[in-house]
Parts: sequence; C-alpha cells; structure tokens
Amino acid sequence: MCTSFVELPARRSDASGWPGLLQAAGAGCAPPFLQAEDLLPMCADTPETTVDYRDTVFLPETEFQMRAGLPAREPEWLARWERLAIYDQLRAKGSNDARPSFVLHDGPPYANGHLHIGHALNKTIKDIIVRSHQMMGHDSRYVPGWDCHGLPIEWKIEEQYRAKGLNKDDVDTVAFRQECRKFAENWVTVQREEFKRLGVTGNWADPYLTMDFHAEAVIAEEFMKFLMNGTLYQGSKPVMWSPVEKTALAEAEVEYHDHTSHTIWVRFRPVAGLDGAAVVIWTTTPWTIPQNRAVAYNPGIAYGLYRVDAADEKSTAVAGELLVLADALAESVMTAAKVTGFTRLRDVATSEFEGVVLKHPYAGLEEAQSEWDYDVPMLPGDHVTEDAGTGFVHTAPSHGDDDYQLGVKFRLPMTYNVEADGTYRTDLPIFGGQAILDQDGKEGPANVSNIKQLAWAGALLAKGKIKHSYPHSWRSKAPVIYRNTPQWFAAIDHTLDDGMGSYGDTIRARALRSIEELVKFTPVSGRNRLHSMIEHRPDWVLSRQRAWGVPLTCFTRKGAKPTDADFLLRDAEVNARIAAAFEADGADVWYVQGFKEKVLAGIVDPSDYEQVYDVLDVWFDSGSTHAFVLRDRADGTKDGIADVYLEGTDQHRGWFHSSLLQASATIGRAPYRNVVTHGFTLDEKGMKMSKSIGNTVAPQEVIDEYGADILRLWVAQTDYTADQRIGPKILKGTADSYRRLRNTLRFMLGALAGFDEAERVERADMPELERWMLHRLAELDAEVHANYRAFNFSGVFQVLFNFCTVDLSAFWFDVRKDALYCDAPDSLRRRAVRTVMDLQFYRLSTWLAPILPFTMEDVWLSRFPSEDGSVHLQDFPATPADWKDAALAQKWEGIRRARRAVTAALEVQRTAKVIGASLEAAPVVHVEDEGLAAALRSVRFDDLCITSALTVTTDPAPNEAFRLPEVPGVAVVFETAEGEKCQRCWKILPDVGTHAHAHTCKRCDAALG
RNA sequence: GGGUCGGUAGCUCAGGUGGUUAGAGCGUACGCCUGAUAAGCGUAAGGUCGAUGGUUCGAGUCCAUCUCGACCCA
Repeated sequence: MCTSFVELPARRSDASGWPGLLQAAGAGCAPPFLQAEDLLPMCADTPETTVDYRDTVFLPETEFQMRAGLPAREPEWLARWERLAIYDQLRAKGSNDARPSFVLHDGPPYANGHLHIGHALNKTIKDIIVRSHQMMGHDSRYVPGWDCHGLPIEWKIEEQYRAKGLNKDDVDTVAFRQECRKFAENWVTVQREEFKRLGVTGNWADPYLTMDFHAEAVIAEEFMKFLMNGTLYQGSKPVMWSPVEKTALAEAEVEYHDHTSHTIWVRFRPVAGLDGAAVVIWTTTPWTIPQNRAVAYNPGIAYGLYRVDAADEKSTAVAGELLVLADALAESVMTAAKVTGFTRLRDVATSEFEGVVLKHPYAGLEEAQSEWDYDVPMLPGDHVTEDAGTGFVHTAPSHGDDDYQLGVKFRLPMTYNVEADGTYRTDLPIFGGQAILDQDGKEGPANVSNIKQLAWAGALLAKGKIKHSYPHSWRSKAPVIYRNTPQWFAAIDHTLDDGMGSYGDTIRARALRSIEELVKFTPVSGRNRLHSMIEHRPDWVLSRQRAWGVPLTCFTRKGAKPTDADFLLRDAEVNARIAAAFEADGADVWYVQGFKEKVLAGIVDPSDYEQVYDVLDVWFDSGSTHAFVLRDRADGTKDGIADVYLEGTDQHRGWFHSSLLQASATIGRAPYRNVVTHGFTLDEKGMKMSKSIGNTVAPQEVIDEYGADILRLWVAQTDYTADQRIGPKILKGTADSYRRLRNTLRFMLGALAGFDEAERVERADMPELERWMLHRLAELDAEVHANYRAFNFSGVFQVLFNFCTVDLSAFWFDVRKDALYCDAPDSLRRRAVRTVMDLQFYRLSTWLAPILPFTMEDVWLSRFPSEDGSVHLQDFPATPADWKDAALAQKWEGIRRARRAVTAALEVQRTAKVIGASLEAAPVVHVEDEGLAAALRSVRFDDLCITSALTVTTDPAPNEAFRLPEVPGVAVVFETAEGEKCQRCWKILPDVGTHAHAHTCKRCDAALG
C-alpha cells in the first residue's frame, strides 16, 4: 500500500539507509517523496515555481561525527579493547602456527619517571610495526619490557635515605635492594598506563622486567656462561674514586667546581739519545709521578731542541742545559722556568723519539730502593695536544683514561700504589702511607712530598699553582681522584671452544659476521655504525661497584692472583645452585649471610674462596633479554631470535651493541634479524628539547589537546629514521591532515549507508571509471604492503593521504556525487560506485588502522555497530591482482590531463563572473590527438568535468580557445549550458520540464518513478 | 677535539646509475559552491635544492672545504 509511505518522515535520519525506498522501488510503488511533492502547489502551468526535491536526493547519512573529540573518546575504545581482550583474541587466532610468527622484541625503557616524547615516538613506531604485521597475516606478538636495575634508581633511594638522615652504608643491602625494587615497580605501573594510553597494543598483563626472579636467574646464568667459557677475567681500570667515601663514582655522580692544583714541570732524562736533552712534562697531579710508566708525544706536533742560555737566580734551570719541547709551547715553559735567555738549536723529528728510553726522576735514589729503576718509554699518542703543557704527557696508566688506553695499547704495567682511602700503600718507598686527600677531603702531604723529592732529585724544572674546573663528589663535595680499581672484563677476542663457531671463534668475530651477514639495518647506515664500534671496542667491563643489580655470581680463590689458572671457581654444580636460588628468591639471596657457604658446601671449602659483590653492568641485563624473553617465554620465538629490535640511534652503543656481544658469546650470533633505528625528536627549529629553553613537547599535553591519534599521525608522517621535529605549528598541520582523512572516511560512511550485498556489481559490469578505481586500489595495495614491510610509515601515509585527496576527494567523489545522490538506487552506475566504495572502505580502514587505531575503530564501528567487533581483529583484505589494468590506467591518465585543461578553462569564466558552478557550462573541447578524442568520447566526459554538457571535437581550435601549457593539444571553448536547471540534480539540460515530474531531467524523472 | 648521520618551498615528504623550465600534498591567497557544510571544488603565488670552490658540455645528484644541527665518543 502506497499510503503507508505517508507516515514516513520527510527526511530520513536512521543510519541504516533507505530500506523503505529500495522496497518501494522493488514493489513498483510510488516513492515516498511524492507525498511531499503533492503538498506543494506545483503544476506544469506554473513554471516559475520551484520544487524542493531535496528529500528525494540520496545525501550521505552517517552518525560519524566530523569532529572526533579524541581526548574524551579514546579512553572508551581502550576500555572496549580491554573488555574484548583484543590482544588475546589475536593470539588465539595465531595459535598452533596458524599464522607465521612475527616478533618485535621490546627494548626496555628505564623504570624511572614519566614518559617523554622520545618514549612516545619509540613505542608508537613499534606499535605500528606490530599492528601492521598482524594485519598482513602474521601472529604478531609484542611483550613490553622494563629495565629495572641500575644507578639512577639507586640514587633516588639514597636521596630518600639522606632526607631521612640515614646513611646507605648503615642499611642492610637486601633492605636497600628491596627499596629499589619497590621504586621500580611503582614506575612500571605508571609508565604502563601511559604507554597504553598511546594506543600501544601488547601483552601488558604480563610484561617482562629485568628484576623478575626468573630474569635475575637467567642474567646470572648468562654471566656464568662467560665465567665458564674463559672470557671472564679480572683486570683493573682507573675510575673516578672518592677517597672520602672510599667508593667509585660514575660521571653523573660528580660535579665540577673550581679547584686550585699544584702544577709542575719535570725533566725526564734519556738513558741515551736526544743529545742528552731532558724531555719536559707538565702535570697538575704531582702525586701521580711515582706511578709514571711512560711519556707520550704526538707525532703531529713540531718539537725542537732548546738550550738554556741564561736564567733567573731563583730558576732551577742551568745555563747550557738542553731541553726538548713542543715549539708552540717552548716560550711558555721557559717563562714558567724563569729562563731569561734560550736558543732553539734544531728541529727534533718525532721519529727521534721512537725507541728512546727515559729514566724515572726517582730512578737510582738511595731511599727509593730501586722502586723506580725501570725504563720509561716514549710513546706516540693522539691525545697529546699543544694547547697547554709542554707537548709531552706524563703517563700513569692507573690514574687517567688516556693513560690507561695508552697502557693497554703498549702493555704498560698497571700500578697499585694508591689505596682506597687515598693513601700510598705503606710499602711504597719514600712516600708510603702519605695521603693524597685526607678523610676530610683536604689535601694530604703526597703532592708536596713529591714536589720536594723532584726538586731534590734535580728533576723539577718549575712549579706553580693553577685554578681549574675539577671533579668533586656530589655527596661529600670533596675532590675525587682517578684510581685504578679491580674490574671484571669479558675478553672479546678470546678464542671460544663452545661448538657455536658457525660465525667465528671470538665474540668480536661472531658479532661482526652477524652484522655483515645476518642482520638487515633500517636505515642502512646503522650497519657501518655498529660494525665500526664493534671493530674498535675494547674488552667489555662487566662490573660496577654498586648494590642494585644482578651480582657477578662468582668466587675467587683466596691468595690466588688474577692470572692464576685456579683464580676463579668454575663449577657447574655451584652455578646450578646459584641459578636455582635466584629463580626461587631473586638475586637478593646473594647478599644474605651464609649464601656462600650454602652454595659451596660439599664442593669446595667455602673458607678458601671470596665472594664477589660487584654487580653487573645494566647493559648486561638488557643484553640478556633475548634469553629470558625470546628463548624462555611461551610468547617468545622458536629459535630465540627476534624479527626486529628497534630503538633510537643512540642504542648502537647501547642495547643493539650489548645484545650483540652477549648473544655472540652465548648463542654464537646476533639475537635479531632486523635492526631498526629512529632519530631524536627536536623542537620546531631543529634544536634539542630542553626544559630550561622551554621548547619541550610532552606526550600527555598532545594527548590532552588533540588525542593520541594525532600524536600517532605525527609519528607516521615523519621520516623517523632521521631526527624529527615537533611543535605547536607542526601538530596543527598534523591535525589538519587528520581532519582531511577523517572527512574522507566520513563521506564514504555516509555514501555507503544501507549498502546491501544485493547491490554488488561485478567488476566486468562496472563503468570504466570504477574499474580504474579498482586499478588504483590494487596499486595502493602493493605500495602499502611494501611500505609496511619496510617499516616505512611515512610512505604509507603519503600514498594513502594523496589518494584520499587527489583521487577521491578532488576527483572520484566529486564526479560520482551526482550518481550517488541522483541515480536511481537500482541503477547499475550507482551500484557500481557503491560496490567500489565498499571495497575501498575495507581497505582504507584497515590500512590506516595500525596508524590511527582509535579513529579507524570509530570508523569501523560506525559502519558495523556491534558489541564485540573491532577493526583490529581484521587483516588487510586480499586484493585481486587482476584489478590492475595498465592499459586502462594509461587511458585515464590522458583523460585526467584533458580534464585539468577543462577545469582551468572554467576557472577563467568563474573569475569573470560568467558562471558560478561548473554545471552552468557546456564547453567544447578541441583535441588534436585522435586517440585522446576517442578516449574522451568513450566515457561520459561531461560527468567527469561536472558540466551539464560537453562536446569533444577534433576540429582545429579557434585562437581564442583556452589552452594550458602543460596540456598540449587540448583547447577549450567555453559555452554556457542550454536549457533549464533540473531542480533535482541541478544539471542544466534542454529536456528539463518535459517530463512528468516538474522541473526535472529525464534521469531524475525516471528516478522519481 | 674525533667519529657517524642529516640540512630540497612556511610544514611533512618525493626526487635509480649527474641530462630539458626541481615534484606532491598540506598550509596560505583569491575565487566558487552551499545537497560531505566548523565540510567540498578550482586557480595561483611560494624553492639561488645549507654555503663556497671544483670536476663536467651539463650537478639537488660526484669531489673538496666550510657552516648549522643531531647522536656517539673524548
């Protein structure tokens, strides 16, 4: 009954579309809008009257909001995903190898403080990789992790102790460690929520922590592999040392203040050569002279032989004595030495220094008991400069970093003259027991004693004082010294016999071959960077004199020297007991009274062994994550190797590096197949962000103002492999791009309202324009996949964004609005358009889902409302390869070029106020090329140009025709459209007014039924 | 100070092995539409490709130096 339509609202607002209309059309009834029309006083004899056909036109209908309201709505979707357990559902889907595994192994952030923009960037990139691979058909697992041990947390707890007036040294180690654990736990909780708010998916319910008991047990086990395979050894290395606290300090624990130091110029006389001239060194630490083992020169500096001619009477210089000095510094040295006249005798080529042996200033002194009767070689070193001093550097390998490096290089002996309290060992001749710094941090007698002794020995050329910046302990505020302390090292060139030699027999060799053969780097420059670091690095220092970490679980034999074969206890049973104890109760047990006795009982006599109380470098912890996560977890990988490790470029020196060294020793190769690195986030001008400059952008602020999807879109549109910029202006632009994408999807949702499977049209039955759209989709499918596989999201974004603006919004949507709005619902053309739009919808919404998980969920649910649905349960739809049609694409490229000429021509008339809308035009298009003319005639070129009529001709164009330089061979003559404006579709056509429905064209009249 | 990486329109990005007037989108300006409407369409303006010097018939693309920035070292 047609009358039933009377009850229909004049304008439909239900999102489900127009079922009533389809039904009506199918039933052959008059459509409902007749009712409205009948109410109007229209008839054929009142042509001036307009008819409102608005309600007969199929305008887009959607509940999907133009404005996203992301900050408020994102938490709702997060709750939904949590309720639906999306991550777990996907795992179930991939179980039993139903889908190929893909694992991005998380590099653990440090559990300390709120997230900054770098964290957000890092986790968002990871998330896009994880999500895109899932949707490309993998079982893509992601286990987030945290780095929990280490110095910064220890400081915080110490700080709390100080605030309470407690001293760390008075507190039980286990109690202290438990405070640290609590602190880390707290930040893990905080950061986890902050990461989740970014939309990052993963196994948040069960992340990995380096302080988990199992992790601590595995870290110790991994360390014990180093113990057993012979790479572990004890050496020593100078570190910053506070004699007051009797402890080593890290760089971050010292502060620099002005300090007045002694400064001395000292003669080192050659055993032979150099014409007997003394080599002069300069130092601000006279107390290191007893530890001198070499004098360094720089082969790039010009040196000369100088003769003292005259000197002040207070000078220690003697007329006639010969000195070797850097030319650039000779003058200043002579001045310091109060020399009033000197002569430069000749050049001294640095080749003359080679093989020269000097005498220690204290050599041969009676009281010295031959302590210093050793050779002091002259050695080349790039660290020697001519900025200050003499051009020669006094080298004490135990008391300086350059000195140590030179010592390692030339095998200089380390000295052990300085005790933990800053005094010389008591058996050191002349100076034994003297303090460098006393227990109040004040200067002890050591410096002055040395100056006196040098003067006595005739070696002191000059002395003075200097005020300079010098490191002080941030706790006691006392000056610190460089002092060699015993440390534990991994020998990375030690030949291994562990049956894992496929890629080499040493840690270094395996690491290098892994880089060369087993790992793909994104960007490629990472390969060289890591390679050259590994190639040149020294042995790995594993030990730290700290409390919050995994201890170096080993024992040394009392009375044995580090070089003795039985110095270290190597016993598999002991190791197993340690691992079992850690597994049960964590690494704290190492610090419980009687642990040594417990694990050594029945194997060796515990009283014969010392327990080591240093803790492992935290890089060893994180370098071991592959073992306790990838290898040991059910959601790890079968071979213990990750598909991807991804971090900032600074981690070439950090996690990529330590993981590679660790794994080379324990599994014989790199633990990863891909290394992906991102740059740093800078401010809008490319400057480093800093709180003091006030140019920081906090992720939370962006989320509050724009929403996480905007932050994620910023990540996706940037080339993260280089440094990126962010700031208010850039985010504004990102939000603009977002709106464009959102509206594109919104238009599709509106146009697809009520889409029914019965409407679907086969590709073969579609107009060429729709087949061309399918071609574009197939092209995009390939590009999107390739870019996601290459971790190139800016490529994905660029391609999709351009598609949405250029192909859809500016062309296809604009052209097809006429068909969508005005064609009869059962018309083949309209159905074809909706079919293509449906196919587009599935692809665009899924392709963008890894980048914009919130918005695409909004889009998806808007089309498919449900309690349990989610776009994130979908894969990218398979796209038939035969949608590609190169010949069609070429033809349509020509058509679109011709279209550009037409739109430009219309613009001239528009500017001249001849027309407003393009439908007022009916241009004549003169085409020189017959092929192009045929192409234009084979399609509805008038529709494509959105004109009411259009003529294509190969006749020569008149001179006044419009031409575009970039579209040669096409000229446009403007004509206005003839006829009346169809009140329904707004085209101006000659037949309007001749049909049953007033003021309509033939098509609309038919559509109205 | 050393090593590595980077500097293409206001912004985000394209620009195999050197070859005609350096591209895209956004933004901006102007115009149009008012049936995607805090939307949509069209047109236009915008770049001495960080600087200088070189190689070459020819360089954003190759070389050298410098400069700015970032990271890692010292």
